[in-house]
Amino acid sequence: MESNTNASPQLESEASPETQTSKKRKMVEKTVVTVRIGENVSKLKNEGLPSDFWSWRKYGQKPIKGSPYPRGYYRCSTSKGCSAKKQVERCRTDASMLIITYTSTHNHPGPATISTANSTQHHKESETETTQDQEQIEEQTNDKATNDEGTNEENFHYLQSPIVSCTEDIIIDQLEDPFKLNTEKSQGRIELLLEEEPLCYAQIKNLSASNSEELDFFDELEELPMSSSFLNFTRSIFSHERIPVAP
DNA sequence: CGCCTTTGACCAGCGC
DNA sequence: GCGCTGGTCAAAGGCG
Repeated sequence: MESNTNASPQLESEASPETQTSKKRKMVEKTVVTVRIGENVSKLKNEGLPSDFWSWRKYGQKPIKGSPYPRGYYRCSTSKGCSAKKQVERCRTDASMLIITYTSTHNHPGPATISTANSTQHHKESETETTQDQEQIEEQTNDKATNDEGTNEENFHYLQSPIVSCTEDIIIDQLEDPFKLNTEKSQGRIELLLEEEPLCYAQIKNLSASNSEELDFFDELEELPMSSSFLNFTRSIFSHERIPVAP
């Protein structure tokens, strides 16, 4: 159902994000990431929600049709005026997968930005927290490599957004062979992917516009602020699927 | 005391 | 136009 990516039915059937006509539910920047949670759930806040560098305040929770798990609505509480939000829900087919949808972006530097900015060991701060996560991610990727028709198939559903046509091959690439992360080519591409903050609508538009401009597109994105903290966050916690979703 | 979570109510978009 | 659903608000209570 549409609830997973929170994409409207129109979106799923319409490759052009320009079809956004309504005010409230559509014109929103969203980035969907999936997070594998596991035995370390108990160590994480919010029912296994990985703690990132911002503090989030829950402002709502709703049962989602078609999913046995409710969706939680969080708002950034690091800064008062920050409009960043995220929605957290569990994958209905795999309770160990969290689907986090980021909406809007932080309009303030993240707490980790400072420490990562003046440190070349950009993982240092989150290392203690995420070491086990990383181990688990390795497990996940291993899992995906060996379970392509299992959970991977389900994950694949989340990658079906028509908007991510050009990143899709990257993601699928990872899914098919996560160990390609070690190759120069894939590493570069994935790092480009991960180094970005959530994609905005216009960026997604560019993204779907041209595969050949993929790298240029990401290069442009690198100019955006606060990517480093998000990079650390995604690198250390998230599994490799990262799906920019236009509203 | 301040911040957070929980939860029911309300509002608005969307499909039929 | 109506009903369903998703998203947000706000009050109440809990915790450090």
